[in-house]
Amino acid sequence: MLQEVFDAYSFVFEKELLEEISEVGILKDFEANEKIIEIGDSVSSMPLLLSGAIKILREDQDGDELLLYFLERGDTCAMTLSCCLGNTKSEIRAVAEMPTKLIMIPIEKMEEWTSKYKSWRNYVFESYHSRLSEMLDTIDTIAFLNMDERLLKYLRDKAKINQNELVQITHQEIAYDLHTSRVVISRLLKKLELKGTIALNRNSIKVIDL
Amino acid sequence: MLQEVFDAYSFVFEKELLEEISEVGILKDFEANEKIIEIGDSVSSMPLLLSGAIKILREDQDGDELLLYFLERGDTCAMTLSCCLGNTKSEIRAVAEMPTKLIMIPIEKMEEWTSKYKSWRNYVFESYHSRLSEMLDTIDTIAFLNMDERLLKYLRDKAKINQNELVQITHQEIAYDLHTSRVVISRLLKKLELKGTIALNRNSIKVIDL
DNA sequence: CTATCTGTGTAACCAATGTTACTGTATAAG
DNA sequence: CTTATACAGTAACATTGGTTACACAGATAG
Repeated sequence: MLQEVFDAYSFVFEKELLEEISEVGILKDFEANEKIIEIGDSVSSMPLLLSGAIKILREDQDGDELLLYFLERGDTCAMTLSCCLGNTKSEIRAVAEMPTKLIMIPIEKMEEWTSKYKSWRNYVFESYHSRLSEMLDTIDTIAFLNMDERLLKYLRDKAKINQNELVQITHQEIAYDLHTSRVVISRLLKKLELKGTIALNRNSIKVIDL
Repeated sequence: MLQEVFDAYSFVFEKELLEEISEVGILKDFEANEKIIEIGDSVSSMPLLLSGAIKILREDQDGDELLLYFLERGDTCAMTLSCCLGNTKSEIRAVAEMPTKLIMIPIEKMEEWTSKYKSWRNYVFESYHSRLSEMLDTIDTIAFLNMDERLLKYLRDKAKINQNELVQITHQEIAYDLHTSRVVISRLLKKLELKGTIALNRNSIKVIDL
């Protein structure tokens, strides 16, 4: 059995299933900022996160982006799950947030394991549940918050995911994720700095007030 | 077996499961605009839509609303599905869009049928998939569209759900669903009328350009 | 019929956000 | 060192959407 699979999933799956995952799964490594899947790509396997983190993005016709949520160790991509039901094109883009290790499960196993392992069924249901909750949270954020609050939430999430209060990012990248312009972000960041919530530097932002 | 269950679900479930649903399910009727479930209510059964339509709403701390999506015959509430996994409080409000008939399934049956019926498993997966897609669509709408486009989309959805190009509604009600103010809606509706896309009347809007 | 209430139209103004343009500065490339 | 590039700061302005205030008309209650 692969050590990484055991580390990330031993609390979720029984030994037999962990063995199967280790056998049929294909390990994949991604560097930070490497693209994992693109909108419109066809999906033939389902990723389980072993380590690292990935961000899930949505894009409109004009190429405008929006960050939906992050996935971490122990998570899977519910969008990919959905693809096992016929619709096999990805609705989202996934990008590695940091060096990330995945294990890819052929989708044929989905059906088989769903009948065979109760723990697998529960995991799939819980994944759907988590993703729905995160989507709901995303909707709350963009519908009910102003840009300054969204920005602060973004920085906090980012700091948490990277386990580092110093967020390495440019204003332009933030602007892409929040679907706004660089100027707007610079303006709001400056306000937050004046309030003492953050400290600004070239290519990095330190989140002070958690 | 109940006729309504057969009508709405005979293409989805085998006869045996239809029988079980008819036996253990509790029929409920709702008038138009009647509240079906409120945010924070605990969920002890899962609704299957037999006829009519319901709208699903999200609310923030200040009581501001936002329409998420509509459910129709053959649909179920994925949020409720999620509740079978421990989190038993509703995250959303559901309101009958028209006279609506539901059959409520005790959540204990969920687990049982998931093991027993493949068609049930598929239905549950497909429901999650549909809801995720709809949430994604909702996010696209609020993130990428301006209010005039959102308004037009809203009117078209409404006309479709009610199978009537004459939408019976006030500007204030639209404003609640789209999380904006009545004045903004009146202003934009007038513009759409001038373009010939809709015709305005007291308490109703006719969608002309489909 | 008259008074009241509800729904709609509209102007004037304000706040938030998006856009354009230009500046300066740190870093990288030559 | 010099030049080019990427990043950030900021002013000025445009646009969208939210707020307040008031007028008016259709519906309804008395």
